[in-house]
Amino acid sequence: MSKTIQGIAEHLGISKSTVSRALNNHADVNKETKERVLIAANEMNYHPNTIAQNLRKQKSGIIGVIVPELVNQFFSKAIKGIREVAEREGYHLLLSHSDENMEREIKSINTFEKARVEGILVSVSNETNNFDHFDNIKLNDVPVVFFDRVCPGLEHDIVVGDNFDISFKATQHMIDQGISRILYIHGPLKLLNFKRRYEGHLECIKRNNLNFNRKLFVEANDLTWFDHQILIKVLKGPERPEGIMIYNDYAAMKMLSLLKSLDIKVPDDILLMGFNNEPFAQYADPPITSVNHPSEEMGSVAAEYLISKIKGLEIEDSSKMVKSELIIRDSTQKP
Amino acid sequence: MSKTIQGIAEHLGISKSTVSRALNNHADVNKETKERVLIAANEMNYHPNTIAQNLRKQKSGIIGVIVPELVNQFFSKAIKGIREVAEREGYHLLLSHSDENMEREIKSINTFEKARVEGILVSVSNETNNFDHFDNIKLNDVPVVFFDRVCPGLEHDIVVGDNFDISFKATQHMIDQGISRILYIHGPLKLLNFKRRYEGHLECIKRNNLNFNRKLFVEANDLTWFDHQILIKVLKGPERPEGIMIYNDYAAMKMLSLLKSLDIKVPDDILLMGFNNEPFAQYADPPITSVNHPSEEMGSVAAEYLISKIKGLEIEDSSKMVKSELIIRDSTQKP
DNA sequence: ATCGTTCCCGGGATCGTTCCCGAAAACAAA
DNA sequence: TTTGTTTTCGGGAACGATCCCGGGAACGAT
Repeated sequence: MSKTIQGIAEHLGISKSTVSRALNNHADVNKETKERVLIAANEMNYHPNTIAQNLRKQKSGIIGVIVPELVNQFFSKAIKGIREVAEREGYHLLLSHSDENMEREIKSINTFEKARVEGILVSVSNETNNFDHFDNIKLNDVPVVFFDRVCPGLEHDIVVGDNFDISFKATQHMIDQGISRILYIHGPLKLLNFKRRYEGHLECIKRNNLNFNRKLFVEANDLTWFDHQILIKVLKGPERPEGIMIYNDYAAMKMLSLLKSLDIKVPDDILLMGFNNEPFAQYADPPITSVNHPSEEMGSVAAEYLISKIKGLEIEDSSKMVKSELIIRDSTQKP
Repeated sequence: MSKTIQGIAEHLGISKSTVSRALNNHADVNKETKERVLIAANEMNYHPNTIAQNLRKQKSGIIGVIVPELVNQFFSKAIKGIREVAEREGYHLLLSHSDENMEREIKSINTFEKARVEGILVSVSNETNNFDHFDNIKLNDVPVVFFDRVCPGLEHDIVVGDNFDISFKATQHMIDQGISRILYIHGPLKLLNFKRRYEGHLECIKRNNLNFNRKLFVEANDLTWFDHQILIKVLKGPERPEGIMIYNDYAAMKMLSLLKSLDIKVPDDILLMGFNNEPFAQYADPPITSVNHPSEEMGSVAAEYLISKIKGLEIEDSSKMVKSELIIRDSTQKP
C-alpha cells in the first residue's frame, strides 16, 4: 500500500481528486468523506510528497542564504534567526558561505538558480566590488534581501544595524566618564559598517565640542592586528589618550595585553571598549565594555522581510533597522 | 519558449526523449544530434528542473543535519565541513538545531521525514536520554551517522574525536614540565566525551606512577562555572596543585582571573591549560595552552561517511576517529 | 529479395500532486 | 413533471523529467 493520495483513494474507494481536496481543506467535499480521508491519512501515516507538490505548484520552498563566514558568532546567530522564521513559514534553507570571496558568491548564486530558490538572503563579502550577480533581472525576479553587509547604493531591500547611532552612544558613554581624548581604532572605512560607526563617533565628538585630533584615529588595515610601534608612540606620547575604542573584542584583548606590558592600567589609567560583545569579553580582566548586536533578530527580520516579498506583499519601507545595545563593564568605569 | 527538455526538443524538431538522452550522456544518441542538443541547451541557458528529476528518481538530494547549537565554534566549523562535502556531491543541507532539547530533536526528525531526506547527520543533545527517534526502522532505512556526540551503545555509525588519547597526551605534557599534582576540573561525566577524557587523564597519571588524589578532581556540574570557595581552599591548601587542567577555555579564562585575584602567577606559580582552543585563547595573558579539535574535518568525514551509506557502499568500519591537536602556549611552560 | 544487426529515435507511461471541467445526484422552485 | 441550483465527486490534463519499449532506417550477409 503506497502512502500516496492514490493509495488513500483506493483504500477508501474514492478518487484521488477527492482525497486531495479533503487534505487541502477544500470546499467541494462532503464533511463526512473529509473526515474519513483525514482519519485514513492519519492511520496510514501519510505525509504529502513535497517534491511532487513543488513540481505541481512550480515552487521549491527553498530560501538561499549566503554569509561571508559560517564560523562567526554574528552570522551563526543570524542563521539561527533565519532558520526559525523559515521553519515556521515552511521554507527550507540552502546555506552557503563565500569566505569573503566574490567568485564563491557568484558560484553560490548559480547553485541557487539551479535549485530554483524562491528568495535569497545575503550578507555580501568584503571583497565583492561588483554586484551584477545580485541583479534581479538575471535572477528572473527572485527577490533578494541584504542584511548587515549591504551593497552600496539604495535600490535594494536591506536590513542593517544602527551603526551610526550605537557608535554615537558608545562615544557619549566614554565622554560621560569625564574623558576627552579617545583613541579610535577602526576597521577599513571602505566597508559601510565601519564607516557609519566612524561617522557616528565623529558626530558625537563634534556635538560635545571636543576638538578633532587626527592623531587619535588609526585604521587597522590588517583586521588581525596593527602596528605596535605607532601605538606605543601614541600611548606613551604627550597627548596620551584617556580612552580607547577599538573595532572588535579580539583586538581589545590584544590591546589589553599591550597595555599591561606598558604598565598602563585599565580602567585606572585608561578606559577601553571593544565591539561585537564576544562571549569572552565578560571573562577578560577587567571585563570589557562592548556592543551587542541583535544578530539573531537581524536574521529573523531579514527572513520575514524576504518571505513577505516572496508572497508578493507590499512593503512600506525597503530598509529596516535593528538596534544594538551597549554593554557597560568594568573596563570603561573609573573605580 | 520554455526552458525544458520539451522546449529544446521543439526548438530542434526532435523528441524530448532524445534531448534527455543527449543531456545525460546516454549511449543511444547520434554524436551529431547530441552536439546540437548541448549547444542549444547552452544557448537557451537551460537548467534541468531538479524538482522534476527528484520526483522521477524518487529522491530528494537532501541531507538532514542536527546539531545541539548553531552558535558554537565547534559545530559551525563542522557544518562548514559538512557543507563542502555535500555541495561537492550534489546534496543540499537541511539544518536544524536542538538547543540541547530532546523534543526539538524529535521535531527535527519529523521535519526530515516530511522533507524526505536521504540521510541524517546528528550530534545528539546532552539532554537526550531516549534514542528511539533515531531508530532506522521508524525512519524506513534512512541512514544516520552520528558525530562527536554519539549515542551510548555501539550499534550505530559514528565519527568521534580521540578524547582518550588527546587527554592522555595533554596530561603527559603537563607532567613533562616537571609537575605531579594536577588539579583536574572536568565536565559532567555522564557525557561520553568528558568521560573519555577523564579516563585518558587517569590512565596517564597511572602510567607515570603518580598517586591518585581524590581532592584534585572537581566536577563542574554547572557548565558556566563552579564553586569558588572549594577552589580557593584547594588552591591555597597544603597540597597546592602545580597545574590545572580545565574543561574549556572559557572556564580557563575565569580561572585566570581567579588566580590573579589570589596572586598566583601563571605559569610561574602554577600551570594552566584549557580545552577546545577558542580563538581568544591565544590572546589571553598569558596565552593559554589548549586542545584544538579538527571540527571541520569531523564534519567532512561524517558527511562522506553518510553519503557512501546513502549510495549503498559497503564500509569496513562503522566507527571513525579524527585526531585532536595539543596547542602548547605560555600558560604551561615554566619561564 | 530476405533476414538479422546495429544504431537512433519517438511514443507514452510514470513519479505524486493540484486543479479545471464536466457530470451525477440531490433538492428546491416552477 | 420539468427546470434550475447546489453539493459532491471523478476523469484527466498538467508540472518536467526519466526510461522502457518498440520500430524505422541502414547495412551487410545470406
